[in-house]
Amino acid sequence: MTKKDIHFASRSDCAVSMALDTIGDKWSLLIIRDLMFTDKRTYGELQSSEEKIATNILAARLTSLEENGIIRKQPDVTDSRRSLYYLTEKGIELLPVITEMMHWMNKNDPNAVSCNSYAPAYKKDRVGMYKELTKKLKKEHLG
Amino acid sequence: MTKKDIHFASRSDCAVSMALDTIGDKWSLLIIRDLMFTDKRTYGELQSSEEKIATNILAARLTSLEENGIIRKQPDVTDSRRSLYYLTEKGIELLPVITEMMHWMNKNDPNAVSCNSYAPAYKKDRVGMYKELTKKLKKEHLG
DNA sequence: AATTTTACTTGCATTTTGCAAGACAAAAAT
DNA sequence: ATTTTTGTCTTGCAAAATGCAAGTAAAATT
Repeated sequence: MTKKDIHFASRSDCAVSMALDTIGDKWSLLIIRDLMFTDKRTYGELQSSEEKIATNILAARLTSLEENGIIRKQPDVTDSRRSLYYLTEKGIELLPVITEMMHWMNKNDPNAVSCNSYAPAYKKDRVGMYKELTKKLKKEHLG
Repeated sequence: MTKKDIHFASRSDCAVSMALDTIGDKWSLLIIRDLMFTDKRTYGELQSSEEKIATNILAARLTSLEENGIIRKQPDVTDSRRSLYYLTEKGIELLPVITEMMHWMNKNDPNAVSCNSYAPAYKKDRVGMYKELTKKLKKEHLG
């Protein structure tokens, strides 16, 4: 058993299935959304999101996301009670997944609200937008 | 309470959150994957997938996907015990979501296997590939 | 020194998922 | 025509994940 198999045996080696085993729960992508599209970085800030994640679930998901190399936990030098959570490169690479999901919902339900005003850039040049946003995210989250 | 609120109250009106309320469980996207990338169309065929979904869960997910307008259930004229499940346009529009997820996993885990050989087309012209595949899926699933 | 803030943990109720066994109708075999 | 098999589910119960409320502990503030 390898390290990642400690928590769950993957159902198959299909890429989609494996991805869902990692981020296919009700909360992981919302946490990543917040790190990606807002400046929330601490436990408390992440907990204060609109969807009201339970504190034990937030703790569990942060642990699992870190174990899967999607986020990185760094001590806050200005307040040693806190840690700051950042996306890793692997986490940043979820940008298209989240954006396509957002776009899908916006297209199919007029009540849906998107966290950023991606729409014009998406329509004009989706891939170009991903590149630009990725650059911006890397500047803020890596190194 | 509107019809869709019978089953769950959405956690927020954020598009990502709403999308996850609809397809953010461990099985829905795998069913859609099968309809999208294989010629599985019946209950039994969908159940026979590598990941071994439990029969009651499959039934529940098919119902929910149909209620959410993502799949369509049609009687099989050649065998009236069966129904055939097809993607709707809304379901077909999940192609980029699933593909980006697949790509993300392939990029980050060498063990991951992708259900189709999308890689060269993805690299060359992602959006063009989506257009082409969408056309093909519409031909097979709609009307 | 006392209080408040921040990040969790713990215990328990509720919900979702998973497993195994059936039910039931239609098709196929005899 | 009768029996057997196939295909699509349902049902009952166990296990796991999630949700809720209260509690703990260390660091910061007063």
